[in-house]
Amino acid sequence: MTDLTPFFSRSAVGVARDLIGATFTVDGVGGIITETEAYEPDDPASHSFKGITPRNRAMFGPPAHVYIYRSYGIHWCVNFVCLPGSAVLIRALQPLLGLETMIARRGRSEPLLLCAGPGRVAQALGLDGSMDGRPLDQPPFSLSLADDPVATVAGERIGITKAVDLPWRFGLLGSRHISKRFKHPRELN
DNA sequence: CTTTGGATTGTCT
DNA sequence: GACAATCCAAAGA
Repeated sequence: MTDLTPFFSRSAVGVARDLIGATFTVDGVGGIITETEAYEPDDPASHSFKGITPRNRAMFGPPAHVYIYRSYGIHWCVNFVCLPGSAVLIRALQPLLGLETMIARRGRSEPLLLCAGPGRVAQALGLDGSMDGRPLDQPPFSLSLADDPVATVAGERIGITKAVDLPWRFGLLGSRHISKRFKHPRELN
């Protein structure tokens, strides 16, 4: 794996777009990133908006590390940290490696639901708060960026109540391995 | 296929 | 005390 720090040392919007098509695994379990969302420091929807707190401190740490938080008291969600206060939420994968492990962890086998949604991604990959703040370019993580250009779409972010109009959600064009269909997909590239 | 409501708890005001 | 970057089952169309 190459040094990921340069790739992540920029605003989250560009990183979120460029992560589509990359392959992400944890202990060899994972797949192709099909959906992401960007969160920026001056973004009212971002956990970092009101400054550093015990929960979000990883978002202000070095780039190319993970920020993992608990959602709705039940689920875990995984982000990749970019410049301080910015991060990319990993919202969905196309399962590729370690399918049996993912099925066992999820307790369900429907291929299209294994990793379609941020909570499902964390559950399938076995991630929780104990991994918060750890470096992405070291085991158990592996991240390989796409070799070739990837057809990508953008749209509004999901599940937030602030800054709802920003088109900072990105997806793999035509993929069904996403959490929800893009209402008005805007094609990029 | 789409919509709705409940679960559940850490975090911040 | 209110709310949350969600998921799931159940009910409706």
